[in-house]
Amino acid sequence: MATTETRRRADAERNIAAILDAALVLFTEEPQSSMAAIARAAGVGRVTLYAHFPSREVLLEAVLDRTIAEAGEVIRKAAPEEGTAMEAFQRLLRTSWHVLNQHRKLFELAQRELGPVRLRQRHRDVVDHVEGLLARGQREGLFRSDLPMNWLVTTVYSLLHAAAEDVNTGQLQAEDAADVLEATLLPALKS
Amino acid sequence: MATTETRRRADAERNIAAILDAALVLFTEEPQSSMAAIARAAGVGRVTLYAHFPSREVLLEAVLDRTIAEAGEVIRKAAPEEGTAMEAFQRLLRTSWHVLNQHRKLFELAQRELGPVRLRQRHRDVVDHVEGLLARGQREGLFRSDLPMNWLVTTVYSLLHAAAEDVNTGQLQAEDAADVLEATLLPALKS
DNA sequence: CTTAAGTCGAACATGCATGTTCAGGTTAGG
DNA sequence: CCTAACCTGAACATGCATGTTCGACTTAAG
Repeated sequence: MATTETRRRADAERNIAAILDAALVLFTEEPQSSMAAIARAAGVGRVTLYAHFPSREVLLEAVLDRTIAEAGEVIRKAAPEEGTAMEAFQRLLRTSWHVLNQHRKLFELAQRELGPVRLRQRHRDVVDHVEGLLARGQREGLFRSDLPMNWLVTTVYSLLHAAAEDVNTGQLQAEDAADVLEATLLPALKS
Repeated sequence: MATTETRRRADAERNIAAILDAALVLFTEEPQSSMAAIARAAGVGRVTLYAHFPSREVLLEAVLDRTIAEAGEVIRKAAPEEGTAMEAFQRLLRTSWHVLNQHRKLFELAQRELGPVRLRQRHRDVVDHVEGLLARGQREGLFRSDLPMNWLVTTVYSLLHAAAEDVNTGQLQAEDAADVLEATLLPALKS
């Protein structure tokens, strides 16, 4: 953050931000938006877009990274490690859901365009947070220890995303999701 | 099944089958396979493909219908409705996760290309099977009734998919999958 | 004020997929 | 064996998105 390799003009910086903003919106609203559409929405020439993001894939990754970083920050602030692992987990679940819910369409796109593997790689620190919490819960004797830790994380992760998908398709009300998730996950996880 | 509108030559019938076979494989392995690739894989001219399936969309629907029908048959045969809902459900779990794993990419594709609504319409009877079993479990007082039925179904399917994915990436042993799934799902579903 | 960084539209170059048409070659089936 | 159904490659017509290049215009920043 301190040393920027090539000194960028404030101008360029502004445009990059505008592009990322626009791309986030467009990717979310209309996943197959073209680069042209994104440039237009950002109030920027198509050439300028390519100057900053050499390909659609790079742009998507940038949007995703920025979004996940922000989300991680929100989660860390809203769901501290206080109390038992169970309590902390419940808080984590609710804030995670809230954040994921806002960006569920973006994740859907990323899953399809980048593949599940790379998507999950970019989640790494958020996922680690969950894993740490589950491990603490096991040490406290609150969470089960008879299944692989990886699987427990997968369970949480995949049900979160499943809930997002159900909301997308109108099968689940967004405001019910957190309760439903908690009611499903706690019995599945606790010892 | 009895009356074929236009009498088709055995020739054509064979090609149609070959196309559906090839399309299933290609759609599963590489979802964005072109019509040309599918024709090539089926050992058929591109024109012939279009003669039988006027558009990519029609072809995808045909493949989907056929696959779902076969999968439904397999599941129904291997997991009859005998015993308590709990027992039947356990059988269902053990027989169906492997089948679903093989076709999950196809479903993913269909969801994106056909939309979630039409996809759900087309595998209505398979979903109904699970749903019926869960409903029976509720009537028998074995499964919880405090969550939307749709969500219970989603929970089952998404964890099935997640297990398949974990097996694919080597995080979970294939022979453990059924046990792990059962150990996770039963606490989440039972009352 | 100067200049280098940045931006712009327009045009161009590909590449790729979807469909369609045609004229001739095969094959099934009665 | 005859004919209609069927298959075929090749060529064509579009359309669309991705990138790239160019020359000219703006603007930030020292």
